Order: sequence, then structure tokens, then C-alpha cells
Amino acid sequence: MANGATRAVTLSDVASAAGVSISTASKALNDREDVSAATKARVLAVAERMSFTPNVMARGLLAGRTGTVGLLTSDLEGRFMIPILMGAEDAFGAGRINVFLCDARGDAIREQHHLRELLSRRVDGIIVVGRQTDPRPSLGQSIPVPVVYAYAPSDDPRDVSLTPDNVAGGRLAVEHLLACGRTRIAHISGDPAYAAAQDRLEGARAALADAGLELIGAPLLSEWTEQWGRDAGAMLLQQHPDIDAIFCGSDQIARGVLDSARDLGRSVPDDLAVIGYDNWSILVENSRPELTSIDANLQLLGRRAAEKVFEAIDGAETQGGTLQLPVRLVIRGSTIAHR
Amino acid sequence: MANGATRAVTLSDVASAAGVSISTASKALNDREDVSAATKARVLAVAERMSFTPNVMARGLLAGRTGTVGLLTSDLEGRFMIPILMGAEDAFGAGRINVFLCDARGDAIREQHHLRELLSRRVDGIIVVGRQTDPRPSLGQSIPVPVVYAYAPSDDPRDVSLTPDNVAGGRLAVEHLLACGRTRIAHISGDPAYAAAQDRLEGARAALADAGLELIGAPLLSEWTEQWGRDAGAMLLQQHPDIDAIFCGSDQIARGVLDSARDLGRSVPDDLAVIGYDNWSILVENSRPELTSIDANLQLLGRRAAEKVFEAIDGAETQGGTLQLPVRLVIRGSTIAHR
DNA sequence: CTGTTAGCGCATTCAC
DNA sequence: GTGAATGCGCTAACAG
Repeated sequence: MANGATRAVTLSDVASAAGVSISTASKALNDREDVSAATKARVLAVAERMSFTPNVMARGLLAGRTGTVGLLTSDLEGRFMIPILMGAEDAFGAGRINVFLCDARGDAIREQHHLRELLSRRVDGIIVVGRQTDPRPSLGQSIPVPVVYAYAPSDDPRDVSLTPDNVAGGRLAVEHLLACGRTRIAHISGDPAYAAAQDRLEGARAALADAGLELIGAPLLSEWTEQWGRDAGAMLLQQHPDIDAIFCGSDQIARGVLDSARDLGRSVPDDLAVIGYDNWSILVENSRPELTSIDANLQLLGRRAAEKVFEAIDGAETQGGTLQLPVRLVIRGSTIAHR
Repeated sequence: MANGATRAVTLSDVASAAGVSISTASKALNDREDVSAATKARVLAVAERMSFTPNVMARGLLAGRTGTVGLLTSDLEGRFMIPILMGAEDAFGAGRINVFLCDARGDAIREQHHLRELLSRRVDGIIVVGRQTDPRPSLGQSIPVPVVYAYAPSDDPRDVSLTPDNVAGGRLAVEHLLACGRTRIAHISGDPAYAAAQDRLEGARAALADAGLELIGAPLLSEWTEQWGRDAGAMLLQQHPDIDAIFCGSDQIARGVLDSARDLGRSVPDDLAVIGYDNWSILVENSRPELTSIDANLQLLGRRAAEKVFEAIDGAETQGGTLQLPVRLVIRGSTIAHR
């Protein structure tokens, strides 16, 4: 590696090498009209040969914007941030924006610290990614750049927030089970303190009510783990052997349920349909059978968040509020059998 | 949100508000000696009140370094980059470095594009993260900042590369099985085209040879999937019912093996010990029983990579080559029974 | 068409 | 102790 020994080449290097002034070189490289084709070509050739890359900082200093967006996450270990980040990168990619990633690890102090760092770097905007869909404390209204909250909405309605529509997800899951001819549907989900658990349950109940039905048994809410899925699934199948479908609040829970079902000799999907939530590929694609699930469309959410930031940067008067983004159903073998 | 309406406050704003010159304000804020305690305090107070944050770009323009490192990954979807990134953040955190994240998605074109962007931003160094341990093409020797390759080493020995020691991992896994009293050990792993598969196998064979033993049956190498683990596990247990341990090349494969073992009435760990690889928490902590696994210490690897970049930035004459980092064994219920 | 000038925000000489 | 001047690399006004 060339240990920084070779200083980066500057515009002035290129200019002198091409035998023109700095400003002419600048114009040539930025493809301005007021420069002859000959010199333009010559400058470009020299720049190419010297592998000149313009110093974005210097440029940003002039322009007042850095072409940089901060992604402040509390979910670095997690599966939510990654697709959101990818979506944001997609949206930014075309526009020559780069992403500063900061991991607050769910700690408010660290978050403040990183926020200051990002502002210090004059990011043009900030996307705040949480790991739950419960509202989180706002970063406040006094931040000099646009802020968009993704996944975890802000608790301040003046902020712009994007979050997946969990109620619609719950509804979608149950409607699919109904469409598969199931009528005796139970629900196992995670920590009832999570908005996600409550919202999905609400959506499920609404869909059932529309069909003149109710959940079989009380919804079983405890942990977002496979273990809980196994335990709850076993209990449920013994107490209510006549159920024909289980809507699970997460893919992990669903995998536990699949395990218990097999242990108890229930065949999925013929005898029992199982649907998960999150569409986490490592889980849904490796289970036996593969798992039907609700996909929160996080990549789209990331893209939308990036677009919102863009709009605000460009001066659009974005109005606050939480936008619920649509989710989608991904059907696999755990609800519809292969023939 | 304050849509960028409020321009960021500059040093000159602070200076005039405090009634001092720009340079005095600068000295006060940077805690230089040559300024009276009184004015220093006053400037600091004013800066605090106006929530002044120094423009890192302007500062970087002077200093010639940006306090920024690029992380060029081909594994954004993946589980390898996250812990590496976390480790790097840990190492950088203290030093006020921020990380630019770029996802090349395994595409060489995109990688070149991002590389240019990073250089354009005058990052002080670059960490390149791959998704396999097979050597990857070098970015070349003509990059004006230090480059460190993490996980996937560079194919150019002049580059600095850090990669987990898979041979040691294979050895460690088998030594653990031997220590548990197992002697009839088989191996199921992923795609034989991966260096990881070959290296782990090599380590396993070495450990067995040291004990005067050999693998039972031929190693079964095909895919890094749970499905393959199930299929291979079932076949193996039927062909060689007397094996007492299976070393699996990934946690996914191990989970498949656990599944098959249960189907065939083999009890884990009493009758059959199973060990995985990667220590991917979502998999190892949710299996039944929980899965003993080899942890590649990726967070440490990320930290080391960051430190290497640091050293090189500070001018240390780092020498090239691939450094194999130690891995560790994490023991759970799939190899040692609870009492 | 090309070159000269000014200035983005800041740290750092150097006079005062 | 403090402030005026210089320059980091670049672009956008001008003037030639």
C-alpha cells in the first residue's frame, strides 16, 4: 500500500501539468461550456493520467453542502437496519450521496455524541433507525438539517417518521389464512410491551371480525424467541387440537411452532397452516416446510426515507407525521402445499 | 424539523457574539494556552449557547486529513460485515473517526466506483470487507491511503490482510469433540470451492491425526444450507450409525443435522455430539439443544483492522501479508449435556 | 476563450 | 493576550 506517501493530486497539480490556470482546469473538469474543446480534452487527459480526484471537502466548503447523509442507528446488530440502509443507498446512489454510519447501540448518550459528530461533519440530512416500531424520543426541533425517523417513529408529530404498517400486516396474514380456507386461527407473538405485537394482533382481530370470526383461545404473547414459539405452540395444540392455522408474530416464533407441530404429529400445511412475520430469509427459507411470512418492505422504507431527506434538502416543506408503509405477503409452503 | 432554514453557526458567528476575533475564538475553543482564562470561558459559553459545532471539512482542509475511514463491503446483507464494522467502530470511537459505508454488492464495477468516491472524500484509510475467506483481487498499490483487507484477504501479498484462522477453527472443533470423549467423528460442510470449507477440513484432519484417528466416512461437502445439513446428516447417520460426533462447517448445516438426528431418534448430545461454525446467535441460541460453535471473533478482527489502518495513517511502515486471527470455541448443550 | 480574484470555515503563523 | 494575515482546494464571479 502506498502509505499516504504520495500526497493526493490537487487541481493545481493538474492545471500546471496541463499548462493552464486552475480555473480553466476546473471548468474543463466540470464540463463547463466556456472552454475550448481542445484544452478541455487535454486537461481531462492529464487529470486521468494523474488519476486526479477532486477534493469533495473543498468543494463542499464552497457549496455549503457535503453530499453526505448520516445514518444514526440503534440496531447495528440487527436485521432491520441492513435492508433500510440498502434501500437508502439505492436511493442515494444515483445522487452521489454517501452514508455516514453511526451506531448508538440503543444508548441515548452515545446517540447525542454521534449526533454532534454528524452535525460537525455537516451532513446534509440524518436518518434515524430504531429497532422497534414503538415511538422513540425525538432528537428535537433544533437540528439544522432534515431528520427522518425510520422504523421507530419519533414521538413528536412535527417530525417526519416512516414505519411499517403492522396493523395491515396482521390483517394481511389472517386474510391469507382465511383465503386458504382456515377458520380456526390462533395467535402466538412476542413481548406484549412492543407496539409491533399489539398492532399485528389488532390487525389480525380486525380481519377475523370482518369474516365474522374470532381468535381461537387467548393470544399468547411473551417473547420473540424460537423457544417461546415451541412452548406456546405445544400448549396451544394440546389445548385446542382443532385449530387449523397459527399466525405467529415473528419468524422465530413460527419456527418454534413448526418444531412443536412436527413433534406432535401435526402436518404443515395440510393439517395446520403456519405464517410468520419479518420474512427473515435465513429463517423462512431454511425451515421445513419453508415459511410463509409478512415482509415489512424495509428496503422500500429505506428508500423512502432517503427520498424524504432529499426533498427536505431541496427545500420542500415536508410536513411532519408518521407514515405507515405497506407490507407484503410472501407465500411459501407452510400455508399452501406443493402438489 | 428546522429544514436547513437555520444555517449552521460558524466560528465567526461565535467570535463576533463573544466580541473577540476569529483567531482568539479558535484558540479558546481548541484550548490553546495563549488566551486568558476569562475570555476562554466566555467564548466557550457563547459557543455552547449558540450550539456551535466546528466544520470538520474546513478543519480537514487545513489538516490534510478528514478523520474518516471508508468501509468498502461486499457483504452488506451478510453477517460478517456487521461484527467487523462494530469492532472497527469500537476502535475508532475513541479517536473521533467516522465510518463511510459503501456497499459494492460483490460487483467489481460498483467497487471501483465507490473506491473513487471514497478517495474523492479524502478518507484517511479504507477497510475492505469480503464475504468469503478466499483471496480477492487487490485494489492495487496505487491508492494514496492505507488499505486493509478484512475477512477476505487480498491476493497481493504486499497488501495487509486480516482473516480468521479457519484451520485453527477446524482443529479447535475436533479437539473439543475429542476432549468430550468422542472418537468416531464425521464432517459435513459447505461448498468445497470455498477456502473456508477446505481450511476447516484440514484443521479437523490434523487434530484427528494427532490423536491417531481419521474421519468416519468421506467428508460431505456441498452447500452452506440447513437443507444440506438435513440431507447429509440423515445419510451419514444411516450409513454410519456408529458415529458419535459430527463437526459441521456452519451453524446452518448443524441445525439441519440436529433436525435429522431428532428424526432418526438420535439424542444430542448423549448419543451424538454436534458442533457448528460461525456462532451465529440467531441459530445457535435457538436450536434444541443450543449449539456449540466456533466463533471467528469478527469483532476483534474489525478492531484489529481499524488499528492497522490507524498505524498506517500515523506513518508506521506496516508490512504486507495475511494475518490469521485466532478463533474461539463456544460450548453449549449440543456437545456437553446439562446435568 | 482564458486567467485573475475572492471567499467558503477554520487553524496557524506572526506582528502588535 | 489578542488580532490581522495566510492558505488548505476548489468554484464562481469577474476582467482581460
